[in-house]
Amino acid sequence: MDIPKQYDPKEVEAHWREWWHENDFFKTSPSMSKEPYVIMMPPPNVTGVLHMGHALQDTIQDELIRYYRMKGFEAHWQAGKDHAGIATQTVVEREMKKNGEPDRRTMGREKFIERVWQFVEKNRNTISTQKKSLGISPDFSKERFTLDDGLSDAVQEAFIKLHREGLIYRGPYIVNWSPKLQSAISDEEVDFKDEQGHLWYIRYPGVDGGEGVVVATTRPETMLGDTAVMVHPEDDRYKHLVGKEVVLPLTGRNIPVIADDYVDREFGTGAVKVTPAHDPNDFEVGRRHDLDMPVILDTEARIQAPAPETYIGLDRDAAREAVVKDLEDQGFLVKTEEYTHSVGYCHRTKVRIEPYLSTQWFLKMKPLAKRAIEVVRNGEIKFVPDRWGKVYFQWMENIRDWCISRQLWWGHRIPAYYCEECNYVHVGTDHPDICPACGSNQWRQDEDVLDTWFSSWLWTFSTLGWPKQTGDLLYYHPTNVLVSGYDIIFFWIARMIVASLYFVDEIPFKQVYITGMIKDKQGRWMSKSLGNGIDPLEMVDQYGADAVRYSLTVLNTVGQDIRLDPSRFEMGRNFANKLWNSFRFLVNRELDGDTFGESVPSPMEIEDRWIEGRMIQTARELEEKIEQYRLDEALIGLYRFIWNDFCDWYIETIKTRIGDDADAASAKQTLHFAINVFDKIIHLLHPFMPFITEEMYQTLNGVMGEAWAQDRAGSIAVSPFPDFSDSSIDETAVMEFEYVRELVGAIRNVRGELLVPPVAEAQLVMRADDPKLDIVRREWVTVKRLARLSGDELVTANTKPKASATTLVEGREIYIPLEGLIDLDAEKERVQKEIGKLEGLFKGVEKKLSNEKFVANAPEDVVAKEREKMDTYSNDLAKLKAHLADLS
RNA sequence: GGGCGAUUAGCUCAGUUGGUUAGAGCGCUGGUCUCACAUACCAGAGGUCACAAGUUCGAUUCUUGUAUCGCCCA
Repeated sequence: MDIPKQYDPKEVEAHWREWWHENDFFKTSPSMSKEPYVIMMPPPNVTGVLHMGHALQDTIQDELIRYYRMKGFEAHWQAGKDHAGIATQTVVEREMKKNGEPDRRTMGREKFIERVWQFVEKNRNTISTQKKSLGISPDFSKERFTLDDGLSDAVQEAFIKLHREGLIYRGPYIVNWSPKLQSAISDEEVDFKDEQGHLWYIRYPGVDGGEGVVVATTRPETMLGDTAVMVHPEDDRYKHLVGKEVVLPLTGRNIPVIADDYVDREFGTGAVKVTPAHDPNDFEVGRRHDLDMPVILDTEARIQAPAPETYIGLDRDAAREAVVKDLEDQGFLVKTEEYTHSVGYCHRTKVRIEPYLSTQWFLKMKPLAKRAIEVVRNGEIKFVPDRWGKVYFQWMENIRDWCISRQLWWGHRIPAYYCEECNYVHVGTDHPDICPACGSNQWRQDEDVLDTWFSSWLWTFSTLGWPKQTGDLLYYHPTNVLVSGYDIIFFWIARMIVASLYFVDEIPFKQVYITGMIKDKQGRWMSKSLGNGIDPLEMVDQYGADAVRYSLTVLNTVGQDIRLDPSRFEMGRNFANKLWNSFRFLVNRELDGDTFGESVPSPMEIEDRWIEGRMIQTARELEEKIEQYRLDEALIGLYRFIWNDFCDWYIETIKTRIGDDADAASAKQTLHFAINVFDKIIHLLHPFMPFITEEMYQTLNGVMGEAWAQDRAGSIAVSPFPDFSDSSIDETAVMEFEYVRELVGAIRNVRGELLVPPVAEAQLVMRADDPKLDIVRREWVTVKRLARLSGDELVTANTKPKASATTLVEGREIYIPLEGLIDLDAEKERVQKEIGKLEGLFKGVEKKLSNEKFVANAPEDVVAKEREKMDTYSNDLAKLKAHLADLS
């Protein structure tokens, strides 16, 4: 066969990428005879493009799904997209502006939504196509979209049910207002940053001409909306003012001084201004004291009436400047201090949030949180790593109501209808004909849409058909694991738990595997503005998807963030190339297809038994690690087995058995055995590196002949995972081959240290009383080849040959005559170094054992182990010292 | 202010009933184009496990504190 020397992933991956899907290998359906294994893929935005975070999380999910699929589960990976209200609407509006199209308000709601759909239809498959380049294996035939009919029904049903049960309410409250989006957002969508600002002290003079009070504020411009000054009822400084009025500067209004024990007497002057429409705490105060709540900012955060004429139209920053200047000019500004306080920013648009009085829809979360806490507390749902459970509890236990309405057009319109005559509110799939309150037949639907998360929190069951009781829902729910990042624990993961318990009375998933986040080389978040992003598609193009998957998997340790540098993909690429060449070596032996039977040849030599043993052990550890979500360790273990055991030792060892000089029949047997091992290896590796293993699987089916290939599945993706549960390891063979490895290693070490050129053949002399002589004689061809020795058979002696290097294997000397190879001084130096090392170890053990307390207190086996070590070291030392003396 | 995480080789990171000669990949040094692979092979150097105290016969590992960095929440 003509197999290229270097593995070229491009061609190989292009070949299988769509082929798997076209051949329905990943299609699933409820099956009585199979246990389901289900993962819900976090739905990416319809506007989205693939980034490294997706690449990491998809890789992990795909590895799990492929593993369980091969293990015989009905492995269902649910794909889908999220309509991403804010993000999508923003992107489309920007595009419209760029194209010179009329803006959405001019266009009108209906036309605009059509326009967004056009955009979505054009883009919705981009990210799936991109994801396929990673080799992922979801069932795309079941793909769902949060705005498709079924999921829209689910959202409506959920809203109506929650409203009916009194958990959804509507009313005027302080919300987080984003002036850029011109919409309310939830608490979770606000990021707080500490900022250096000022504390302005402003005098509000008494109406009676008294000196009044001085209040301190970080936001002087909001004074235009003040309706009271508030002091602590027990504050002696201000008791006499309570109930009196002060003048609100710049406005000519008078406002009362009220007492409320909410006030912190230590802060500022102990007197605070109250702006009920623009501060959440002041709002509560306003409600308690029945204060007016003038809204003095418009939706874009510009001053509006009833603020004084002079300031109207100024934006909040300009207004602050103007207000401070006027206060100063008019003598009301007492002093200004530097002050650090925390300022909220809109998570998406990065503009400053305005606390804003607005009528919105809210969901009461407290009653729902109880069970959600319980199921994590009692272990029904487990976070991996479990520390994220604490983060979850922290949030759930302090949960606040969720503002679910958004002043957008793209999304699920709120199923609430208002009577045009009397404002009667009806919540339902449609409005009644006649208003039950006033008999009118004029209705208008609520203009607003729901928060996008109000649809994605239903994801685990709405995708399976809820509110219908479908077979899919019965079979696939609850799902097994959710793989996601810690950045959306509150936004999504926690809310899914709430929703699933409430609506379908089941947990949504049994485990939550939280991955680390991808950062750049310096540990910074990757972002467009920094330009430090690494494009996964580019990496796949450059290194291959298998390589990208390999590296991401290995770099993803227990939930730590990953500092990624493109050069890290070289390890994956090198590994793929290594595997490729071992394959090339085995398959390039002019395979004569039809002579390979289907039966597996028995192991013939100790290296066969050894590699089989190592494979069994590796596979067992692999499965254990996968089940613990330690995919990094699972894969590294497999990597070492493949590279350091299979390639470095097994293939090297069998070269003589399948070489040109070997007997043809037994060479074929050996090759057959080796290829069977290799075939198991690619099965073990397939979940991690699907492309290269599929390529090899198909090639083997082609070249090994019909007998060998019969009954094999159409794709490695759906062939059974190797099952070694009944296999046993030949411990004797393993020990013998390990001895061979140690012997060869010792000889190589001497050669390397003494700079014996690789081409020079050395001689090996072993002591005639060495108990391992039989093994060495039997394995002479192997030892000779791997250690580059001369001689047709092993030479033994009773004494050390003159001018030999000596080293110890299992505590016994082996000799390498140096005549003609190198000078003795080098050997002296080498031995001295070795002795130095051993002496250090010896002293350490000696110290331990001379400590009576250690001998008395440590467990017996530990002490025995130390004694054994001491014996070994002193034996080795004695022998090496004797050798050194002999050299001098 | 509360909570969480990190600190181990030049770099990026592993390392659990406390006892191992503390590991890997990359990088580095020396030697090899040895008929699968130079994206490779062989050999090697490199670590007071952030610091301090404590528990213990024994601490990278457990406890407490300190420092530095990062994240989340208020």
